[in-house]
Amino acid sequence: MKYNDTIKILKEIKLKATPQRIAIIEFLKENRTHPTPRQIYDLLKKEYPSISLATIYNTLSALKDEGIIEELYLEKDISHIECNTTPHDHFFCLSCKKIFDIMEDKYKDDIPHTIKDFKIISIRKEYFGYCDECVSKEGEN
Amino acid sequence: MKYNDTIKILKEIKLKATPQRIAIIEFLKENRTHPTPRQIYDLLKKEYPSISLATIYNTLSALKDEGIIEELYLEKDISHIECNTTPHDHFFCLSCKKIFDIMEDKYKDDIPHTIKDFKIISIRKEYFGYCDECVSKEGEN
DNA sequence: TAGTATATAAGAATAATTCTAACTTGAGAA
DNA sequence: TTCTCAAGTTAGAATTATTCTTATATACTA
Repeated sequence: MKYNDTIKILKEIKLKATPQRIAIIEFLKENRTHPTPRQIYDLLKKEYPSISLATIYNTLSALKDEGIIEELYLEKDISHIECNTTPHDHFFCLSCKKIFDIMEDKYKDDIPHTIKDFKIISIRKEYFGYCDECVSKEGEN
Repeated sequence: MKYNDTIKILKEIKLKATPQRIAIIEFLKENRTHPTPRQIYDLLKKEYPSISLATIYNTLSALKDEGIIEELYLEKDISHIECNTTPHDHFFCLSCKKIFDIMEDKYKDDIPHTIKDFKIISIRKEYFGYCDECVSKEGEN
């Protein structure tokens, strides 16, 4: 049966396996490009013309609560979905606005668990700059 | 004369030294708490009842373009103003939502200028967790 | 001090996200 | 398999942050 593992995921977190939710999860599996909720909506609309933005937001919110996805805030007013929850960094191109996953383990061993008396749950490292394509396009930015 | 240095800043970036702009800059000098535009507006309204949110946004945008302030996106839909442009990290408390500046120089010498063929302009490191006050309040979060 | 380019204020416009309420459906029980 | 209903979906309204528009006001140069 198709989508078996997706249905399993939904069962595990006690959500009904509706076609919309299955489509969203399948979409995220195939699209590791940090899509925005609106992008997910626009693309799924082709397959499910009646799908609602509220459903996209509801499902993403549930998946986020379960730690299955994360949300990145790199630009004002825009949230990007991160489906790869293994720890890694991000590079955000200031020109083309693309987000790249950076798998550097240079600092991995060095992650502190506290700073002062603060309890650290997670760490994010974000590089801002220009990706190779934009650098070679413009020469200098 | 009061506000002399603030006026100097405005002159340098070729902006008219209006009372509103002076008030915003003075406010930011005294409030290193990463305020939101709305918070700045609400507080300045007491002194300048007619001040407009658009003026806040316009001024912040100009100051940002000049590199005098920065903008942080740590929460969905909320931007915080960072007035301290010397490089440092941030700790965001998931409970009280406060932002703390973290001046760690552990990794300072190690900042790369490129990754692959990407050109790095700036780096941000953000810690998410629970601050000392919230940890001691709740015991466990 | 006058002239003018620039800035401000108020409110409309935009866009992301959340809420609401009525209808629909997945999935367990019979 | 069918029934039942809690949970989910949809459309559109509401909310909120931000930007835009335009008429009015003002800082600053000459």
